[in-house]
Amino acid sequence: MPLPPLWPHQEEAKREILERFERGLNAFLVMETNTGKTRVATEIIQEFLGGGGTSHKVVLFVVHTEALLQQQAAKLQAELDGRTVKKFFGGEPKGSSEWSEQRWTSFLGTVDVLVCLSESIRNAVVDTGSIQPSLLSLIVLDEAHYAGTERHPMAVLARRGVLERNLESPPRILGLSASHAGKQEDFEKAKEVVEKILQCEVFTVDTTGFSASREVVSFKGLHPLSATADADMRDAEQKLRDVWSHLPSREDKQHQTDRALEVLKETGREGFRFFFRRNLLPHVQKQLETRFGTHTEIRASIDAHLSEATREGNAFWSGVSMDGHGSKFHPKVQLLFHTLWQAWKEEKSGEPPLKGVIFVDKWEVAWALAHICQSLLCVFKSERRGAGGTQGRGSEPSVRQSEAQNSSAGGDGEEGGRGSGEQDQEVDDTFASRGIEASINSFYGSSHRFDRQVAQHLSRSESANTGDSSGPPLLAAPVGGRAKMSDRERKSLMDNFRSGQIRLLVATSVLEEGIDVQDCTIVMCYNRIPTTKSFIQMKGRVRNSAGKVVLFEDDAQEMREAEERMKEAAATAAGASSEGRDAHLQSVRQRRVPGYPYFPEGEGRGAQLSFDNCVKIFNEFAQKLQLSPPSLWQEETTSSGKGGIVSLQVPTPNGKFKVLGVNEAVGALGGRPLRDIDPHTKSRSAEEEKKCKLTWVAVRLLHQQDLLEKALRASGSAIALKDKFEAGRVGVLGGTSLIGKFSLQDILDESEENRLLAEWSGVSSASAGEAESVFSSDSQGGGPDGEGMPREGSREWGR
DNA sequence: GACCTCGTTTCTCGCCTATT
DNA sequence: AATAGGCGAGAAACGAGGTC
Repeated sequence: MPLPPLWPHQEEAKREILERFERGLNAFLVMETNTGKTRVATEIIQEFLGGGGTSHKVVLFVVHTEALLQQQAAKLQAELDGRTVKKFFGGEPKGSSEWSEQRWTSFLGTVDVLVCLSESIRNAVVDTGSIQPSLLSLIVLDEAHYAGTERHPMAVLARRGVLERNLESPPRILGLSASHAGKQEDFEKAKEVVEKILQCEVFTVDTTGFSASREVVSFKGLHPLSATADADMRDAEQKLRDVWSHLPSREDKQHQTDRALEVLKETGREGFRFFFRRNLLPHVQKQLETRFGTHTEIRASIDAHLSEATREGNAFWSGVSMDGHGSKFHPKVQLLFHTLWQAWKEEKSGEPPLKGVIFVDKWEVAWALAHICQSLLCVFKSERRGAGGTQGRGSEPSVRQSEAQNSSAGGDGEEGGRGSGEQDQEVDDTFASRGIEASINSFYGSSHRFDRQVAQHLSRSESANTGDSSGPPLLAAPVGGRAKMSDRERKSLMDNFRSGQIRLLVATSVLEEGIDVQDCTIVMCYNRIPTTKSFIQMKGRVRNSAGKVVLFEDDAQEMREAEERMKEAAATAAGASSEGRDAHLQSVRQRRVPGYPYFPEGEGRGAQLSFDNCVKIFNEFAQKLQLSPPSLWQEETTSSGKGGIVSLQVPTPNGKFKVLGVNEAVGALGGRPLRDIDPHTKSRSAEEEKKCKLTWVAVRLLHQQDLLEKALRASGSAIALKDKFEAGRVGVLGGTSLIGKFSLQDILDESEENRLLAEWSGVSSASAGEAESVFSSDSQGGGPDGEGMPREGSREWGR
């Protein structure tokens, strides 16, 4: 089946890409979501596949999640009729992780386009080197803004796999994304970085008039909390502590409290109650049973404890309201009710059926909100049935009715900071300017009505503990990443969503990118949107031109402006004068690709090995080795009550410990006062000086003994420290601003350092004085100082 | 489960300025 | 002259995501 012709903007994109390739540059196309990026890519791929000459070369299409891989592979196969498209990720093709170079070469001989996961392909091209880049003609990076950070597999693949190898005819790189910036909101800078990494030119094409003009509404600042909200939260925290009183682990207590409060804060009382009953209590019960067993009498006492907790909690929580109007829900939830109700009404008038995604920050909130929405949609359904065939105008009387109710109940002046009239006006304007008829009264009124109904529905499903299968059909569901649900569960939810059975998904950022939902009519962002990129991506989930984007915390205007700035930044090069453009191309070509580990040149930043940092690393280390006490410091208490550091215990490769005395450690730094080292230190106390020196020496020794690398494989700070040591850019200063202007050489010269390290690792005889047991390797036994018994602090802790 | 990245939030430190 | 407090930068913690 022939493909439809390209749209003008796609033609332009294609032309621009090929032109850059001709000039020896790579290309990064910024094009809005849903304007046919993939189609442009297939056009380019066709060019590269050519007529199948003597030397067969392969096109890589790199994506960053498996879900996206499946989706794009299917799309490419459909558009590249007659070509062989294969997939490469994790376990597919079978055994490929152990394939030799020959095996890969022969496999690639059978492939035209290989759709692969960035992680997997980086491994094959860069780490094991089993795929030769010379076999590749083109590398397409999907969602290429990821390549804007050095360490991302896409960036590593491009840099180490291709750009740094000085190949005769290197494969071209084509980046595709709706936004060239990731977290960076300085778009010019983001552009520079990604251009440097990919040796490419970022450009964009104008899709105005083609892309769907989605309506963007924001409710920023329209949901004031009640005056007592803060106090309520604090009381709730106290109540929760009682409930957890029997939980085995202190950390768990804190964690569960935080989860619960987050739900209370973000959804209000009813969402919280539901979460408490259906999510937290089962967790507590499980924990208690794990700890105490499941004997009948124990179970009975656990049950008693939990139901008592529930009773008490209920008595307390029923008084909590997060808005100034006595609502059972958070003001944001009320807005959500209203928004969904509008969408639900529109559906009846021939619009596409309501199908939406709500993005939230935290899984707990997603979970609670999804259950609230489930109840809300059930209420809508029954409303519709109740309205019979009367064209769905059943809402009107109840709105009026609740308006009346509101005016009688709303007189208690709990309107928050602003006058209610001003607020009304603001909401009116917001709604009116978007063509949504509503007023604050009908809004609060109608939501109050839903309030009651939804709360009733929720409490019914709250007590229906087992009968899920016989309950109403699933209309709304939470979606989370791997940690929260299995791939299978998520896939099944997505399938049901596509088929229209599930009408609403409440998702964490897992759905932000890539996932194709053809006919989403509404996307809502419940929390603040972290970046412009997120905004663009979320917006992109609305594929329907009649669709709507609703922001609960962000200003739509602001977001749109940011988006425009992003586009402008992407367009600068393409629109510049020809000389400016040539100069730009030149500068892009000349930019050096930084190596790794990356330390900026010149005034660049080095590492920080501050006192605190040292202690953290050191304690982390101790924790990993399950040392007790966790801190390796020995402090002395003097008569004045002031503690001073007297020694430090350092683990050795044979599992023993050495005690370093202060004098030794200070001696190890050449006896130089710290003030000489750090000219900006004003008033560091004597103990701090000692601590600092001690820790520095200790961490040095750990490194020397290869212990950081071995024992702390998992520790980010230790790895970072190792890199920094090796790069020789560690300062021993306390502050942050000065870090990087010093290297080890600023503190010790090399010979001195070597002498000290040799001394300290027990090779030469230890310095005199009160050298306790020696930092000994196995062969050195008790150490040269003859003191057979290490002093108390150095007894073998450890396991 | 171990071990990664990414982005946000929080904390600390030093600089700078305004105030006492 | 000393000190308090605001500001900005860097680093780590945290909680999302991910792979193997």
